[in-house]
Amino acid sequence: MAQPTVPTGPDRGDRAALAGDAVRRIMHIASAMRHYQDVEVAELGLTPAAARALHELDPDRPLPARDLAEQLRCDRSNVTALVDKLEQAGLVERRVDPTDRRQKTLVVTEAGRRMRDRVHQVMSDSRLLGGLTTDELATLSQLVWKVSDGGCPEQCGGE
Amino acid sequence: MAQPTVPTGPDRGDRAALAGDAVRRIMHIASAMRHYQDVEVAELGLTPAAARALHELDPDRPLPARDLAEQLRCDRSNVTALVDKLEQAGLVERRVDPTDRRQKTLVVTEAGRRMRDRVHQVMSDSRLLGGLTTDELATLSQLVWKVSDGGCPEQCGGE
DNA sequence: TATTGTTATACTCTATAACTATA
DNA sequence: TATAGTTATAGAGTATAACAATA
Repeated sequence: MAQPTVPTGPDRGDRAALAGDAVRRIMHIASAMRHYQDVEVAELGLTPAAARALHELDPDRPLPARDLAEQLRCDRSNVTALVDKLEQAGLVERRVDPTDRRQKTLVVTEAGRRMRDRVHQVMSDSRLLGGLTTDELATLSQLVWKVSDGGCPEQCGGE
Repeated sequence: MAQPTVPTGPDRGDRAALAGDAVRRIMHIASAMRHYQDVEVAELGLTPAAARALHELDPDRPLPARDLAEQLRCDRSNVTALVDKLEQAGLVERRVDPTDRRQKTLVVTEAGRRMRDRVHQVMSDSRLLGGLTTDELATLSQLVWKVSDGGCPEQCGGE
């Protein structure tokens, strides 16, 4: 309660309460972060979903649309409109896979690569973590690494 | 790098990279949490937004719709449909404020109070944090407390 | 027959603008 | 005139189902 780093913390000792509180605050922080990201990404001329799609694509490893849908955890049918936007903006190209002509491979263009870098910067905007000391930041980073590595029961691709 | 709790952590020493990595992983974790929450809340018969609205309401302190919109950080116009759903489900009542007949106060019903408790449980579901030790959980909790307390430049209501 | 991408469709969420009834 | 809630509307995100081309 009166610890130096935490002005008004949750009740220690009850793991469930502690975890629940952490979850709600993580969601709160993430919501604020998303808010910022959406605004900044709009300034780049992208909708949030299109930006996330571009961000998921690896410029050095073209991907079939099917896999992008999987990475975005959404239905294939949605990827069509998303890639339409990115293609119209000259950021991505669709190429028919010669091996399997059903598949269309998504290739990030040069402009797409530059835009993706900018999107990556936005997605990494850490202004909300500015109140942490570098040590605290390192600790937080370690903990979220551990959570995203091991804590996902089902589908958790990991970057 | 080879610390016991972190198998493959980010590059230490560069604060910006550390922070960016933490942000992206927080977003990733939050996305997975939201996914779970949306599914569980749907099983309660609520849409995600309606559940969040009910969750924001304090059963012991009725609120004008205006303030709910502010807490949800969305436009007033959206609150109408949200409260319509909650009222239809018998979870919330609208009462005209006698002091200012323009205002409608949102009162959580008895059924609403029970449903809100269940929503709160869902919103506190910490299965994704299951991989952390209790000590790590306490540390994480302290850190997210610190972030959500101090790290919000603008509108950050806090619970 | 199964799969990839697409289309059509519907529902939800959210913002803007115009309206009403109060103040 | 200003404000609270509402309505109408539009854009974005996402899911389901049906379809064409390909395997």
